[in-house]
Amino acid sequence: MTVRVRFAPSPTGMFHVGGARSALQNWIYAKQHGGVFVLRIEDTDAARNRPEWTEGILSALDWIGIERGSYEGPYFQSVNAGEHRAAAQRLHGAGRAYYCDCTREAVQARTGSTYSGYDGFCRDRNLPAGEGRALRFRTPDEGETVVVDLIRGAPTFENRLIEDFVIARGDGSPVFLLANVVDDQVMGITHVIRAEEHLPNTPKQQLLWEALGVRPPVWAHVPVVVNEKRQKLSKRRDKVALEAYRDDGYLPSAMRNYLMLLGWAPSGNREIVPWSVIESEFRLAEVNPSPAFFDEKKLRAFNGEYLRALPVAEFVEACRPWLTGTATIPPPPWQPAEFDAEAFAAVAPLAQTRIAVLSEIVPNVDFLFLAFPLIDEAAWAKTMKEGTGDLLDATVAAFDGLADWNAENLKSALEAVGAERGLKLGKAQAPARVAVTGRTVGLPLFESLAVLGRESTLARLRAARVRLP
RNA sequence: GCCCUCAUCGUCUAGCGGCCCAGGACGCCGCCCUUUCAAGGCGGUAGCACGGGUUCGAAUCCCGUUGGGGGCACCA
Repeated sequence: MTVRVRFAPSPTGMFHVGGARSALQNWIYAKQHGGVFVLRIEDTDAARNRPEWTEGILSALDWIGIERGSYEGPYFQSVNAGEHRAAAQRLHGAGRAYYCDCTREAVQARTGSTYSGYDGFCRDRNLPAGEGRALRFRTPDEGETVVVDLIRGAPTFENRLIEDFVIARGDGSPVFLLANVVDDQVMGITHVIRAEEHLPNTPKQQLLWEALGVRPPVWAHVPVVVNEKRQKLSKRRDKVALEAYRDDGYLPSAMRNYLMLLGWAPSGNREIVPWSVIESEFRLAEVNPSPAFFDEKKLRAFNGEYLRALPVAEFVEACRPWLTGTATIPPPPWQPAEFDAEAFAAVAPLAQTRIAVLSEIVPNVDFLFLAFPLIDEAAWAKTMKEGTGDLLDATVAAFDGLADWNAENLKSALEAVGAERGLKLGKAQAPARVAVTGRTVGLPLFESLAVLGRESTLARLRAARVRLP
């Protein structure tokens, strides 16, 4: 039997981090078993699906490295509408489903205030099909439904507690539950790996599989990803769009590595490992059944490590979108013509150990490309105290007299200026740093000044001197 | 309300009856290095939810309690 694993995102514009993890797990599982990974978009109504949503899902899959061609699809649930209806009719013909004209209010009125499912009012009324009559699946009154789950063992559900649920609406259109099962059967799906939130629906689906005369698939319900309050990540509350992380400057390699560690760990006290190790060591059955918190701090730390591991040339290349701006990444504060690729390359190795996400490159290097630095007023107030005028004057004089403008000379010049005033280099460099970069922290100063150049450096120091009381 | 499910440091996890007075990572806190900030090095902080069993022996097995999460649509 060929393994066919089905992944099913919802048809919405953005792609969830939870979805990304699930996609990765599905993909690996299929690979490990020489099977096929199938992508199917969960829409029962083609009209409400928008092409750009699908494109969003696909580009997110591209980004985390599930290359197109390594999976089947995307298929759309709605293309099988004919089979869905036929299946509904088969179930009705076999007496496994019946028509019902109860409204929600009517059921509520009969069962009392606490709703506990449909009461079976129409079970034996033998209503013929008709406009406004929904088709309900007749659930067994006895026995139990055992869901065989790779991660959870065998959750068991009492059949009598499962209500007669709707499989087709009053207008004859199929409902998700049925459509989903029929599609899985049509596509020969053998494994369904999805989030834990679907577990309570699984016995219903499994009953449908059996009623349709097909052996159910193997299920695997992975735990949900939660926020700091331990609630399932929500698009409204939480930052969950994969695209947002991409635009902040997270590396796809770091993201996928981190995602796979939610609920699982590779052998040997390791966390940051090559993707090949994850692919060969990952075992779906070993996934921890309890929910995992999506910890952005740890993701950041991972990303920092991945960034530092990059060869400098690749790091420079990776920074480019934030240096120029793209459709989804805001442009930097300088004009495109002001950007100097050579200067950036010179300073890139210094920045590489100082940023954790790529977007942070901008405030580290903006002083190089702006005619005048963006002055952080808090930094100014903190650094430019009385007495700094003299220090700046001396710094200008010392720098101005330099024959060779390089980091080494700049450093010893300022060291000498500081020494005359009983200041350590750490203190002596502070005003110059604020004057030139506008900030109190940043890349190593002398190397930065060497790249910035004599003229610009001196102009900024003098401008700062004028601002001083 | 009903059903399902989960439970090791703050967080992600290792552990699958003795190797554990519980190991790693992130975070946090020190120290070292140092031109700021990082990076790096060294060290530290902190946990088996609770109560019963089973067993010579339990973080590991069983039961219960408590707490958390999810699901209960003519949505997907």
